[in-house]
Amino acid sequence: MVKITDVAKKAGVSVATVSRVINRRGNVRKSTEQKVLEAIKELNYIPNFSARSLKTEKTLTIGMIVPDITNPFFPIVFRGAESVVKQEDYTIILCNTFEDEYEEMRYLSILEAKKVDGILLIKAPGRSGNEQYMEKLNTLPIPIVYLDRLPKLQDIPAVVADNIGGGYAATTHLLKLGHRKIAIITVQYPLTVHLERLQGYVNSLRDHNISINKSYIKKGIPTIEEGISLGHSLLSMKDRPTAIFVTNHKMTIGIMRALEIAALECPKDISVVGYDDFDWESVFHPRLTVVAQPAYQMGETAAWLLIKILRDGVDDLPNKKVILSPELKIRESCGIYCQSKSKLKMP
Amino acid sequence: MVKITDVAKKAGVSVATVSRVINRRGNVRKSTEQKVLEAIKELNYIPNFSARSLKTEKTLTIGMIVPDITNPFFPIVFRGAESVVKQEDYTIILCNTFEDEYEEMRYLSILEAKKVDGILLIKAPGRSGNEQYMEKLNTLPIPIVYLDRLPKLQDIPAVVADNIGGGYAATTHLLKLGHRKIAIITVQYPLTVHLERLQGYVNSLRDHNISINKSYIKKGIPTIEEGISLGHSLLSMKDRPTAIFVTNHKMTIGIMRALEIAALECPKDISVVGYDDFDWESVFHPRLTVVAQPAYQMGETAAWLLIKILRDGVDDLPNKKVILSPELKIRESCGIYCQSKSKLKMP
DNA sequence: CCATTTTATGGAATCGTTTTCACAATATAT
DNA sequence: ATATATTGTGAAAACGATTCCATAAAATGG
Repeated sequence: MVKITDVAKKAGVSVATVSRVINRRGNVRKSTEQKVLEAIKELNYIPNFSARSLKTEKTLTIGMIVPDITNPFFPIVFRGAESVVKQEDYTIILCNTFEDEYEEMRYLSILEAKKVDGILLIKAPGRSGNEQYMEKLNTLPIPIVYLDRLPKLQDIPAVVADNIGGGYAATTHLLKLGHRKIAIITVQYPLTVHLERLQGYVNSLRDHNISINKSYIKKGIPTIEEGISLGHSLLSMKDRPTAIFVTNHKMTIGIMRALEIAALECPKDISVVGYDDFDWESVFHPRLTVVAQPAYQMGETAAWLLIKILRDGVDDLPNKKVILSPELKIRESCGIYCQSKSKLKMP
Repeated sequence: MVKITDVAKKAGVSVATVSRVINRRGNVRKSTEQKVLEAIKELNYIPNFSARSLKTEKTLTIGMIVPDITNPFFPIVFRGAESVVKQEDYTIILCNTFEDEYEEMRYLSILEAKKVDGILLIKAPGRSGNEQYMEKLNTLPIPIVYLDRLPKLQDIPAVVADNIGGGYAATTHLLKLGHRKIAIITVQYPLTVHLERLQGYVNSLRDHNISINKSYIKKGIPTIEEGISLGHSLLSMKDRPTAIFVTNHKMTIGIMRALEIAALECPKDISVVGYDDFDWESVFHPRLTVVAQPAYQMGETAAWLLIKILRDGVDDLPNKKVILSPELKIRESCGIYCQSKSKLKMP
C-alpha cells in the first residue's frame, strides 16, 4: 500500500505539500507540483479515502433509500440522481427497504454510522406508533432530501410529483370523454402519493358536480394479483363503472388482466387510465393512457437539491419543496362514453 | 460528536475496553460490559466508520457495477445480492455504466480509492484495445466476482447462467414443435451471454441436422426500436422464418410490435421465444414462451461467493465459476408447425 | 540594496478507532 | 498457602490523511 509519505519521499517534499497538490489547495510552485504529480503517477498512488474522511468528515458518498428497486419507477429515479451526483464525485449506496419501515430505520442507522454526506429518502409506508422514529428522522445529523413520498413533517427539503394534479388530470380526461361512472383503484398504504391521487380524483368529480360513489373507490396492496381481484369486484358490480383510474402501475397490469378474463374490451366496453410510463408500455393492448411521472427528473432534482444543501447548508434555501408536474399521455385505452347527453362543464 | 473516549470516561474504563465490548472481542468482565453498554446507549454513541476502516482496512462496503439498472433484469440481481450481503452488514455502492466500458473503468478506480471490500461486476461490452484495462482488472487489489457477463480472463470467480443451454433449449423447443425455419435475433455487442445463446442455437440446429441459414441470424443493439426494425427485415423475407428466437428482452418487445404492425398473429403465423421473465410478463399477447434466467439467484450466489472469498481468500475455492441453469417457461407464443412431415430425431 | 509583503514549504498535531503489549486481578492446581 | 495459568484492563502506538502554524524563500517597493 503506497501512501502519501512514500510520494513525499520520492518527490523530495513534505506530505503537506503532496496533500496540497492533491487537493488543489494552491500555494505550490509549478515545478514542485510537477515533481509531486510525477511521483504520484510513478508510484500509482491512490489516496486512502478512509483516512481522508476521518479528517475531513466527508465521505463523498450519499445514501439512497428506495422501497423496491424492482419497481421500474425507482431505477429511473436512481439513474437521474446518479447522473448529477457523479459530476461532483459522489457515489451512491443503494438501500432497498421492501416497503418496510423497520428496514428503513435499520438502513438509516447504518448510513448514519457510515457517515454518508447526505441521504435521498423515498419513504416506506409508515406504521402506527412511529413517533420517535419521526423524531429521529428530523434530528439526524445528516441532510435528507425526501423524494416522491413525504412524511408528516413540516418544511423539509423534498422533491415530489404533483399527485393531486395527476389524479385530477386523469379523472378530468375521463369526464371530458363523457364518463360519469368513474372508479378509482388505489393503494391502501398510508402513502401521500396515493392519498393525493385520490384527492385529485375527488376534486375533479366535485369540480364537475359529479357525486362521489364510495363503492367506486377501491383500495388494496400494489400487486398484479390485487389488481386482478379488485378489477373483478369492480366489474361484477350491478352498476358497473364505465371507466377506471388506477393509481399504481402493477395494479394497472392486474386490471388489464381482469378485463381480459371478463372478456371485456378496452376501450370499447370500459376505459382505463394508468399511472407511470415505462419504455415497454407498448406491449399493452390497447396501449395505455397514463399519467406519466417525470421519474428521471425527480431523481436529478433531488440530487441537485441535496448537493446544494451539502454545499451551502439548508438554511438559505428559497423553497425547500420542489413539485414537478406529471404528464397525461393520451393513448388508446380510453373511449368516448355517450350514454349521458348532459353537457359537461369544463373548468 | 460523541466518541469512544467519551464512552470510556462515562463508563469509567479505558477506550480499549470499550472497543473490546463493541467488537465482541471477549475478555471483558460481564459487569464491565454492562457498564459500557449502558454508557453507549446513554450517550447514543455510534462508532466512526472512517476511523475504524482506517485501522482495520475493511469498509463493510461492496461495489456493484451494472450496465443499466433500468433493464429490469439487474434490479432483481441487485436484490438477490443485497439480501445476502446485508446479513453480514455489508452495504452496496451501486454503479451504473450505461453499457460503457470507460464508465466502468472510471467507477472501478473510484471503488478502488474508496477501498470497497469487494466488487460484483457485470461487465459492459468491451471495446477493442482494452488490454491494459484487462490487466488492471486482473491485478486490482480488491476481490472481484464477475456476474452474468465474463471478460476474456482465465479462472476467475464468476457466476453466470448457462446461456448455451438456454439457447439450446429455446431452439430445441421450436424444433420439437416442427419448426425448421428458425431465425435468431441477438445482440451485436461482443458479450459472452449473446454469443453463447447464439452458440446454443447453432448447436441445437446442428444436433438435429438442420442446416444453418445465415440470413436467419440477425444482430443489433438491444432496444425496442431495433427489435422492430430487425423484425421487419425478417418478416419481409421471401422465405420468411416460421419461428423467431430473441436473445434479449427489449428486442423481444420490438418483435411483438413488428408482428402486430405486419398484422401477423402469434403463434398462428409465427412462433416466438423470448429471453428473461419478469412479473409483468402477463401483459404480452400472447403470453410469451421464454428462457427465464435465475436472476435473483445469480445475485445471491455471486454475493455469497464474494463474501466467502472475503472471508477465506480466493485460493481454497473448489470451483471459481458457478453456472446456474435457466428455465424454459412454455406459455402461448409458440405454435406447432406441421408443413414439414419429416420425422424429427430427438437427442 | 534593504525592508516588507507575498508565496512556498515542512513539522507536528489531529481525526477516532483498533490492537499490541505489559501488567493487574482473579481462578486453578498443588 | 503458594505457584501457576487464565482472564481482565489500560497506556500508547499505529492507521493515512489534512491542516495549522512557523519559518524559509521569493517577489515587490522604495
